[in-house]
Amino acid sequence: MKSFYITTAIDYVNGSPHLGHAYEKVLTDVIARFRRMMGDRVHFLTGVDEHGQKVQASARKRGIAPQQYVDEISAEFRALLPRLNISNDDFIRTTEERHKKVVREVLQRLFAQGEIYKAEYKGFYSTRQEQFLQEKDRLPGGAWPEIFGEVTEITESNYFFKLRGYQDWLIEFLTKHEHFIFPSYRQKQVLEFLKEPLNDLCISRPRERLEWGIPLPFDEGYVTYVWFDALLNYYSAVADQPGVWPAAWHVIGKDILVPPHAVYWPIMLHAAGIPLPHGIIAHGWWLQSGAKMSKSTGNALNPLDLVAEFGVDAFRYFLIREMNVGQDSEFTREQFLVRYNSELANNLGNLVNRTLNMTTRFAGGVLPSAELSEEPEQELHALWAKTRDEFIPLCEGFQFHTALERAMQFVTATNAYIEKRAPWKLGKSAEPRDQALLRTSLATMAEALRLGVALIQHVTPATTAKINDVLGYVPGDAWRDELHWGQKLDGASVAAALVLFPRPAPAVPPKG
RNA sequence: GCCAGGGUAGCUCAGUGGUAGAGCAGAGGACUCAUAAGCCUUUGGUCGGGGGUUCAAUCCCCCCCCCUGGCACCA
Repeated sequence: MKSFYITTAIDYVNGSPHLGHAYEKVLTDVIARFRRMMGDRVHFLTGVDEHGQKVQASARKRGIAPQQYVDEISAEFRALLPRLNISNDDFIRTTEERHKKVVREVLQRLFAQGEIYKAEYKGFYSTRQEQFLQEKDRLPGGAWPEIFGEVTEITESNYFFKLRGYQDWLIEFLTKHEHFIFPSYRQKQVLEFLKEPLNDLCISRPRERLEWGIPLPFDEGYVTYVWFDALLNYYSAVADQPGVWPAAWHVIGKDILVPPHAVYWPIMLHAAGIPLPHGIIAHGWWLQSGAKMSKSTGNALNPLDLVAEFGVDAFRYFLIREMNVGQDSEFTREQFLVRYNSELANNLGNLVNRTLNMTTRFAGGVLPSAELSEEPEQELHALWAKTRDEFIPLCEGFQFHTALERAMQFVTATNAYIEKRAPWKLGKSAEPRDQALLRTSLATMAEALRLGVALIQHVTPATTAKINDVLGYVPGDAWRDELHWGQKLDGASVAAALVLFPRPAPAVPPKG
């Protein structure tokens, strides 16, 4: 059984979860569920990043201990997962002992190998912002912006990781592994970035300046800062589980690809003698251009509210159907409703309901066997074979939006098949041939429905389960065996009706 | 400025060196099992602008314009 380890980025607990967090969880979950369907042994990790300056400051502002603060915010992030039906196997917090232990081990190893050294860092420091400033922070005239308050040039000792020495190695690695980063144009971007010389990476902060972090094992006067803490979660969570690492894929936002995940992370692992992960998937962002406007009129859209309003599967379906992984997409309620109404309610939901209704009305609620296979049946069978054969490679290549489009086309074709056979007419005829056609058409539409929703079950797991249930069907364990057109539903007792994805009440006319 | 992605029907996008495609929206029609759903037909584009290569370019090359994102020690 193939091992497949997949992670989301860990969320920084300095605010509440929003659409971006939700999307990354859903996308990763869809990949995880798909790989499970394909028979892989999947391990799915998500979690939170709980150290750092901002957390320390936020806790202080509220007059509570950092640990109490992160306990509260982390709970919020964790609560998001069941709401989105996320099937993660583990949830890591960087304040956990298992994580700190591995971080310290890796740091110690690198220090012993001479990959980490101490040096003085001289720079302009803002006391108010508690950070060093960069030249680019300066105003055109050379002065520092007001928000930084008093800025003084200070010298500070810190520990540095020898990033620079691995630049050529990384270029060679990326050149050899063309598909390390998805989409591929992101990989080009990384190589572009690597044309400029790298500097060594500052990985520490003196404790008097930052208390809330993991102490360096070789100098307790410092804590490690950001990268060795946050990135190592992917490894620390499974370090004691043989067979998981390194079959790893990291799902991240495009904003943290370069340099952290595409440069620091591979080099850190390589230097520490840890095998590299299989790949990185960098997704784009949901844009809400209209959000500001609607906010001013008091109609701000919190996308997560759509989960409560339309159900988790509709939300998941929209995110995956609408977004081409890697690119950006606009999130609007209008677009959501278009997908919801036309694809989920009218096309799929209505197919479910009419199938149940006709089976109840014309066959006493028990699915008959298909007896004939004429042109309409053969056409649908052929389309199914084509759809299934295209669907899987599309998902393997993270082209879920196209895969869903194909699945929806098959549902449309099933609706068209029903029109062609018109069971409601056949039901009025006592001719034996018409009765045979009636039984055939009922069996065919139900089987097509079963197959169609089996295909999309990684995106809409609850819906697929519900439809199987009303079809009186219990699927087997092996997903791929479910994808053969057959007679699995013969004799099944179906429910009388089910309105999935009910259409929302007509929208109140928008403001004049 | 540099790099990347993109500019194709009202909207969202696919696409190929050789008569321009899909979905949604719009229009018309036949039907009634169904969530006033579904099905069939259909209007609609000088494929950002200019030049070049070619028998032939939306697709290749060059220039220009516009949009988006990135340009490190910041999560």
